[in-house]
Amino acid sequence: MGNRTERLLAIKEIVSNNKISSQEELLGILVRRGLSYTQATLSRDLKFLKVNKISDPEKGYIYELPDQHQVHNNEIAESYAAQGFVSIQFAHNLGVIKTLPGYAPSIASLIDRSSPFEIIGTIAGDDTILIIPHDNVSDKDVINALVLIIPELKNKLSGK
Amino acid sequence: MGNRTERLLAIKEIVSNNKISSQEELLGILVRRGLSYTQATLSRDLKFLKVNKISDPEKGYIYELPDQHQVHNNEIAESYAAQGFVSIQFAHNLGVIKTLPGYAPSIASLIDRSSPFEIIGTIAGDDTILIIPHDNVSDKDVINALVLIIPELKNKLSGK
DNA sequence: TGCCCATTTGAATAAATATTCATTTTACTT
DNA sequence: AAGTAAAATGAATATTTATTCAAATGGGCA
Repeated sequence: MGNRTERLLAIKEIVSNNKISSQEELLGILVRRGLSYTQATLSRDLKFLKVNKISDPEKGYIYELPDQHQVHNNEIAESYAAQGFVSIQFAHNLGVIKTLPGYAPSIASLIDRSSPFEIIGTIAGDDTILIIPHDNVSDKDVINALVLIIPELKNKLSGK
Repeated sequence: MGNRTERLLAIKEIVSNNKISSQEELLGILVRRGLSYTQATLSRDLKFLKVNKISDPEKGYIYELPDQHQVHNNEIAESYAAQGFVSIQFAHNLGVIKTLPGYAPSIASLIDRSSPFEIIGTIAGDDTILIIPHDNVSDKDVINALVLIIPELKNKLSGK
């Protein structure tokens, strides 16, 4: 099981940083990284991650993470979220986001709607959000997932 | 050739109003409408229209028009455009959009970036945009394409 | 009109992706 | 630890989508 998670994380990383136009191509990259498995599993993984296939002027069609899709649909909400974000810290594999007063519910809702697999759920107070990560997912993985949801976040993080 | 255009318009209409998850399914609907042709052509048409396939909770994956995708990416620009839009009229199969002073270039650029096949190109002055439609595309088809780019437009149009 | 070139299309096929079914692995429960 | 149910996986296969290649169609233009 630890391996599946590792694979899913690798897929997200590869798809978000490269223009991948077929499962075979993606499979090749994964194998070269030492993550060796089959097209059948990859097909399932992509469906699980809700990866889309969108038109690209260069490569015809390429895979795209749903978070990116979603996010683009919400530019306003997204920048609002970035504005209210104050900090994030981790303890015992739980994340705690501090926000400006009143911002927590809307930011948490944004995360919930995107529901990356790295995050099982969130609980929001007024200026604090508790992030419950998936097992075997590192703090850094969580942050990467959050950055995909709220790109501006990248500028607000220290040196993580 | 007239038939190809008719088909492309029908595909856009069907895809934007229904959750279509395979070419076979779409083909069935087209055939029922009297537009009879083959999967090979449909595959080409979808590629030409840059139709995406995105994750859907209900049907697994469904087709989505790129205009919708694009547009959502530009919520701010889009509402700005709607705000500046004043009217549209047609003569000799050319469209003339009147805007508030200074708005024409940005609205025209928004249309150009989305470049629906119904519109070959635009020319913008300060408060006027000339729309050059594709052959065999009706005034109404042009308006439908514009509404896909700028949804708020729908409220600003009389009874077209 | 008749010729030529480009575009469009279908049938067949290739390529890509999803699913079935059997097997293995994992995680619980006792 | 053994037993059991659920989840994950691969191999084979089915399904879906893209492409090849040949034929048909549609404009220009002499």
